[in-house]
Amino acid sequence: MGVMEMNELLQSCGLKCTKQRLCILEILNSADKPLTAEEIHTLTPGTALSTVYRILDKLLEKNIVIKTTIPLSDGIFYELTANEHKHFAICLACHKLKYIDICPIHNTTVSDFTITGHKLELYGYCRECVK
Amino acid sequence: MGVMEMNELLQSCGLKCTKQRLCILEILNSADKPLTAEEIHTLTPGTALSTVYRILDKLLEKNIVIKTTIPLSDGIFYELTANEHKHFAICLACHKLKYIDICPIHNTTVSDFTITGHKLELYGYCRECVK
DNA sequence: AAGTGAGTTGCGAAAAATTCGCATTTACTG
DNA sequence: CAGTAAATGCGAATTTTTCGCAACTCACTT
Repeated sequence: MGVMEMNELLQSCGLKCTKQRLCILEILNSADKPLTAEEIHTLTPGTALSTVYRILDKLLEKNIVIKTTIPLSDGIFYELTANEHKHFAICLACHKLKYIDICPIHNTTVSDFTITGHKLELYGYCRECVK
Repeated sequence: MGVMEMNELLQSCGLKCTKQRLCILEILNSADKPLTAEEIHTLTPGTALSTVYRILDKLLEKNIVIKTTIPLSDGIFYELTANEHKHFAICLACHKLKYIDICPIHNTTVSDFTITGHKLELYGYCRECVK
């Protein structure tokens, strides 16, 4: 996602396009894993922690980001809803995450429900820990 | 899950079988949705809040419970890992949860990874809100 | 380009959530 | 049923998140 698209995204939600918001979107966009509020704050120098929380709240409200926990990790994490489709497998022994490509949800349907997105986590043991 | 099974579960993990722990397992077992630490505390009269947190920590450590967030709801929730297979669909408009039976994960395999469990959430719109 | 106003931010303080220390109690072992 | 390690209660400390308010900035208008 480029700056232009972020700009449009914010405007289409009725949110002003500030440099703090662009910065946080940028960070979430380039992250290869969900981040905590504290981590995001560290990566946005000059931005107040309370502002980070307020921006995240707005983005949550607009369904642009999603809040999540990671099994066996502490804290609350945020990630772009758009990135959410990067599913992952979590090793119960070493606690490492492994991103996976597969998506078994393709043709899934649920009665009386229109599916627009989903989240999948697999638990188990990585090759190293199985030994 | 009956009291006997909970007893065995705790013992097999090397955890002492206290009435506080049984009470919390009981609560989680009969809950039809994930609960917050505060909710669990309210349902275990006479137990200190710090004890609730300590018990939940132990249960997390032993993979008996799982910590989770619920999209569009505030707070952190706990549920039995065993209950986790009750997948749900979340309406992005009215924020209601709908438990679903389907599980498209059946024969899924991932290279270099032994799958032992999973978690699936579907997002979208319920029949009411689609209108 | 300067003017305007709603929405945003920074800062510190307040509130809420979680963890910790320590004295006391409890569950399991022999 | 005595001994011991583990668990609990209580309150205080710490961490996380929210809030109030003055100052600032974006987007829109002349």
